[in-house]
Amino acid sequence: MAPTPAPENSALYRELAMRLRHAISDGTYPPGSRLPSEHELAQSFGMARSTVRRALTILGEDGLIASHQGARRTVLAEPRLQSFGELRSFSRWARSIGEVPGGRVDLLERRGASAVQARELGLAPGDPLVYLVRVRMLTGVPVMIERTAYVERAGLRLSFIDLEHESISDRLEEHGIVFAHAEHTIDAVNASADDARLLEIEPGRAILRERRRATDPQGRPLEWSEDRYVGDGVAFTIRNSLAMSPLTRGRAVSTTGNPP
Amino acid sequence: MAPTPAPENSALYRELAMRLRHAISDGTYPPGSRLPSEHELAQSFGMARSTVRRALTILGEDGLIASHQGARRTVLAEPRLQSFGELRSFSRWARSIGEVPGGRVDLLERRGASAVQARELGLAPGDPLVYLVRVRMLTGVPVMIERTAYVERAGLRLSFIDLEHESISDRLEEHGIVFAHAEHTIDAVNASADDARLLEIEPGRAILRERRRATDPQGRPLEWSEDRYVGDGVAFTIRNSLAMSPLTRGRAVSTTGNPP
DNA sequence: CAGTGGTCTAGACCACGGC
DNA sequence: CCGTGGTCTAGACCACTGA
Repeated sequence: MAPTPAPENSALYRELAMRLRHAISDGTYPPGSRLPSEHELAQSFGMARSTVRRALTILGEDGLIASHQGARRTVLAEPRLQSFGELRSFSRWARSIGEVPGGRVDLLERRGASAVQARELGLAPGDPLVYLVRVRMLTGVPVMIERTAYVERAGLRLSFIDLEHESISDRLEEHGIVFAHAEHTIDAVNASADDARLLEIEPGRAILRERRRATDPQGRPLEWSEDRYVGDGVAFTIRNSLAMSPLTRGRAVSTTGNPP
Repeated sequence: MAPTPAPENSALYRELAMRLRHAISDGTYPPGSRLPSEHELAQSFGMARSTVRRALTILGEDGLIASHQGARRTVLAEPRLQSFGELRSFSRWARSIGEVPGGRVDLLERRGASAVQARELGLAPGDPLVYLVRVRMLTGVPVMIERTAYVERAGLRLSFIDLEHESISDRLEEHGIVFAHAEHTIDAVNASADDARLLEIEPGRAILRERRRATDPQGRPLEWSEDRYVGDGVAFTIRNSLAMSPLTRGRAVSTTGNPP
């Protein structure tokens, strides 16, 4: 019995989920093997079965294990750590893969909301917002153009941030602005002349476009962004299962949302 | 109290989740409004609080509601129905949006696994598999090229299916072959001459590429597919939240996986 | 402060798996 | 057949919200 190392942040089921995740990474339960039964886990960790189940549910949602009535759970894959924060924040993501995040501000201004921006942020057209265009780099190589509209509440803090080197997400969270939900729409477009110049590629090259609306924990919109990635530099990965599929395929109706 | 309409397929919490979903769609709880408390729901539906919570958890995972300790849950968005089956199966998806799915078989043969296919399907290079190339259409308009490698167990059934009109997924499930987990990788590439010919577009146009590995409930690989969508015809959407993010951003290392 | 969601327990019954 | 996971209940305590 290892002495509980970090009783710091809480929740028994999170603790157990974390331990099991580690146990899968470090080869205790390699892919293809079977996990101990719920009863055994409950016994050895001294918690109720329902608490164990809750931990196991998390691993299932991450696509790490499969379960079938009557048989023990099977390990499917090794965990890929990537938190919500790493997904929303380019800086955090870059650091997590061992790259140095960089950014060059192309434009930062207070302006009136366009029709699309107003709709996505729940504002009226013309309402003030903060618009930021940045070229993002991995260790010096440009890989993405980010065009983001922030609601004023969040955007006005940007003036105090070193946009070329600091993480906007980190600094905004220090000011109590927390990104909690996001909806991403992903499609492909050809690089415009503008895109090509900023990303240092030939016009027409395939671009992976991500449009993203992020809200605070109460569901109030905080930002609406259109990010354009160099097509062969970055990919998105989704795991899903019968019981749960956050990924949706839809028709690309609006080719709107282009930067004004 | 509406008389329980369909007691057919079971699970109280699913039932309740479905009802709440409908209640959100039909305006009973519009976005921005607050849901009844867990206690009230438990009371009025005659179930335990934990069962109610389980139903609410599902809506939360779908990004429909937000919750915070101490306050009632907030409705964030209207549901977009799309099941796992609709995501994996082009036919089901097409029908769900009111289009007529179509397909033209370009190639169907038994062949040996390439290095990539072998790795993704857990086979040895050269092991037999079934390879299928189809152009998929929505009401006559080609929108996607599908290049799929099936493990023999699944692929051999294909001979008995009318590939131009029937749904492979539907027919395979009738034979007890169930797709339960999938991992999708999405990036952007330029259309090759081949792509352009099959999709009736100009070469070089941006293509949304989805590479997908699907497994059965036990985690055994069933298919590995590379699908290429016309860039401006289709988009993928993901919702995620702080607690749960199945979407991952990664570097596109392997530009492998091209059709042999 | 009362109400609400977040966590956890202890136990029950069932359907299915595999020996 | 027993062990397993899937579902459900009844109740407990706590941390936080909001009037």
